Amino acid sequence: MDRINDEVAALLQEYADLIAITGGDAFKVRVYEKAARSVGGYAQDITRLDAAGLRHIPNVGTSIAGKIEEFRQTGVIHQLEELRVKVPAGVRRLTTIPSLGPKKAMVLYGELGIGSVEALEEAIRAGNLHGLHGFGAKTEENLLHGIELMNKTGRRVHIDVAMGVAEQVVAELSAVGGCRRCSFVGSLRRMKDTIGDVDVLATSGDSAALMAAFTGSSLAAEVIASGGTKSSIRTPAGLQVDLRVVHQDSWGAALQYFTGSKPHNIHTREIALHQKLKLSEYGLFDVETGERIVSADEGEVYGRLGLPWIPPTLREDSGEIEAALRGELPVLVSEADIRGDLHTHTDLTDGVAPLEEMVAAAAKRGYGYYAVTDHAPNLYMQRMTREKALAQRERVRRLAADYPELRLLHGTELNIDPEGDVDWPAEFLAEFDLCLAAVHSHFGQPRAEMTRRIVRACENPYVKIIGHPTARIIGSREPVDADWDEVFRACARTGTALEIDAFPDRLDLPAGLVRRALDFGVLFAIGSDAHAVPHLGNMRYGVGTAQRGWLAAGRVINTWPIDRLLEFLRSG
DNA sequence: GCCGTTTTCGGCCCGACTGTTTTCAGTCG
Repeated sequence: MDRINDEVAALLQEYADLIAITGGDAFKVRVYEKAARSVGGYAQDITRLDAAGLRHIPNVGTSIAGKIEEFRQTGVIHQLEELRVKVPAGVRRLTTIPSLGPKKAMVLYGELGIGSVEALEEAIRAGNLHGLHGFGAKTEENLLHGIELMNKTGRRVHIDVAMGVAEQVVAELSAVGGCRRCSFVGSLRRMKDTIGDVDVLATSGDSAALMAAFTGSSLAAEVIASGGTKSSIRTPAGLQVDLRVVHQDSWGAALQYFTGSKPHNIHTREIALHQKLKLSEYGLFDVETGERIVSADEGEVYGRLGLPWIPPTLREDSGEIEAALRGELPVLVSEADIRGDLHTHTDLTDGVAPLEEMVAAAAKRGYGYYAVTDHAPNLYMQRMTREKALAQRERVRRLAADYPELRLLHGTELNIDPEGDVDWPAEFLAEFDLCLAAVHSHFGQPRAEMTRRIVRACENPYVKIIGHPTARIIGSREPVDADWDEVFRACARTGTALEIDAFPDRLDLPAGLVRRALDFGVLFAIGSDAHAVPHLGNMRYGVGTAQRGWLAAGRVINTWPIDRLLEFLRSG
């Protein structure tokens, strides 16, 4: 179950969508969207706020506070219920079809009573859209294509998939004559945990050549749009890639603009307007004279607005601009801060590479320490035993002699059972350098039981890290239901670190929870959960998630020097 | 419907591409 803040945020967003579909005031739509984000990202639980407290949430005034109050007391918002009667849920779903927005959705519903994606497809095929104002042959074709796409590949992709495509596009375009700069931007640069499409920005003396190379790339299974400064393609796997080409002088402003997010951009443009400036992807301009002020790099753009450069991973308009204005932006953990990996596997359990190869790769990454944490016996398919664990420990100890610069730690990834107990007794756990524990089964426990289960694992004096705390698998398994504030309190009290698992389909603890955990004084470990040599490189996605959670290096135990880390691991 | 270093009223980000529109609306990011 979601936190009540998320529940209310979803209702406010739905209300905004329904106002848009019913042709309501566009500014009102924006306010509800902003309020939804503010409530969802608000640190305090809204159940604890009185009416005045609610109005302290940014973008929440008397009217929206009243709706929240009504929801808390009655479980519904009557205006929302009224709109729901007018606009069936299926009509709202229509707007998720690419190229179909609220206006066209309402025409379809109002004129033809089309109230679902399926009904729309039928109507197009039956020719029922002929003669409908604004719906020509090409539009029908696009809608059918959009529906097909949504059914087949409409899902967002994991960040590593998008990164692979982006890096290939950037490499191909960078090699084209005339290309001066080329970079991926958008949600990928912000390191969101899933990516809807890949955005690439370039500057070139010959934009036509760049566009031709792009639309002619082997990655372009389909060309969606093609213009002088903007083109879009779709890869064979169905991922959309957008390329924008700008003049060199606009690079900084364009980088800022296309990195987004949209709410962050709107907010920065509003700040510009207050200073009689206009910010667009082409630069920062004086509104009265039209003169361009700066835009060569992002730092200048932010600087002229009176802001420090804001790291892309923070740009969600979730308080980063206010923090920047107060000079209180966090110094985020970076990949360079990471001194070691504390969650890895070998072919002794479900990894694919032998210990020696994993360690050699870790040394090559320049790590100062490295923990092997193969699975413990209660994950039965892994066939771990005490004897195997002890034999592996001997191998680790012997191997250590070959790596004087790399401190090898022998650890284990324990299983937290439904009661909160773990695989081995205390005296055996005491012999490991590092015990990480995680939920691998019974994901559906009710909130109270799941909370107690994780808290008990924290209370185990040998468990130093809770691995992938929510156990979510992005796109296929929901996070477990727990009272996370209670878990955070337990972590802080017992000195147990929470992992940010860097595997692209996990990214767990998710960024939103990382940020909430900060207030409780929780420590973190960013682990690759590598099961093969290339997975060690996934660390970057864990760092990105940590940054999105506003995390500074000091709170991350695997940025610490080895002595401090060992002290932490040995503390009872 | 919210908000305030110009405002308690009158604003609210900006531009590219597409399709059907004969001058522009809708959608997207």
